[in-house]
Amino acid sequence: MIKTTERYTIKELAEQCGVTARTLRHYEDQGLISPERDGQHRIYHPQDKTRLSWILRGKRVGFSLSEIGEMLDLYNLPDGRTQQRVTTLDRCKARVKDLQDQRDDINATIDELEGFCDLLGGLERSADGTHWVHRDTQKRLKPYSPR
Amino acid sequence: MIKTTERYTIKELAEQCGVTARTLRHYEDQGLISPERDGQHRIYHPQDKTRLSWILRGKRVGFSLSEIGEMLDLYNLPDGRTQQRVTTLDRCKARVKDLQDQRDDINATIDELEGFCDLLGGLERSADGTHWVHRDTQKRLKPYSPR
DNA sequence: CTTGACGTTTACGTTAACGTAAACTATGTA
DNA sequence: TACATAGTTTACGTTAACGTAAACGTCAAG
Repeated sequence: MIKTTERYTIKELAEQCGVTARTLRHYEDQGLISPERDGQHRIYHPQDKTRLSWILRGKRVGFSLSEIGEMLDLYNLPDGRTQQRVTTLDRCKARVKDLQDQRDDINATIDELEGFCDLLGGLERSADGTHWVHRDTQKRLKPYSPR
Repeated sequence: MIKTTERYTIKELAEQCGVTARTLRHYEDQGLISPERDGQHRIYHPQDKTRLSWILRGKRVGFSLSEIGEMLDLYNLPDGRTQQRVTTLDRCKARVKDLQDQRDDINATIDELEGFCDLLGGLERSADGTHWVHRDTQKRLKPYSPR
């Protein structure tokens, strides 16, 4: 068993994770991370880094900081009654469903963009050279026309 | 061939698409949609609705309005040289790659949340009743501890 | 010993994406 | 005719997620 004694300053962790120190302080203000302190100075450990990675991924998939905070709180199981555990489970499942919906959206968008890419690949200039037409069908593109 | 003569007022389209009229006006300010006018009044057609749906899906997957605007512009092929078409194609492909990355993030998040759901399902109170332990392993949860 | 490089807190500034309210017009209904 | 309903423009307000600057402490190097 390896006793990891790794420690990071705020700058180090920030740089390693591609954010600014200001961002880390902000996340701390919001209660998302709470690093150890050496006097005034913050000291970050690997578990803080792990947590931060989770936060950043949450951001990438579109959650707000407060939503991420709630999700992280889910892991801090309330030491109370089963009911609360069920609530936690439900909220967790709801999150999963949201993400699945979002994944569907993403897939649809990818399909559409890829379809457009294919279209672009099959385009050529029209005979009179005034516009683009499809290589095979010679059909002209019909763009959305602002009024 | 069916000649669709469907028309919507701003309220109608807004309601049908789950947004406010203000939002539609805002999108118009940003140049994302440009409905027909009947004097002062806006009149929306099915193609506007299609376009709006695309915009809203773009939002759901995390694009900003200006990014969405750029993507929509991709469809308005510049009537110029092939070079621009290549640029368009490249930018389009880059978008697709971003979305694929994001999908990976989403999948990872789903996995993690589902794993936690499973864990929650397998939990029970410890013998002394002071905390939660796993049903099989009797291992206690180790939450992130703020300092 | 002072100059940096790094840390701290406090606090105001910024941007995006609308919300909200004011002030006005046109139209249909009681 | 009066009032409600739906539309319009203009413009200021709001929230989230930081950016940025001020003012200060601290420690090693020159």
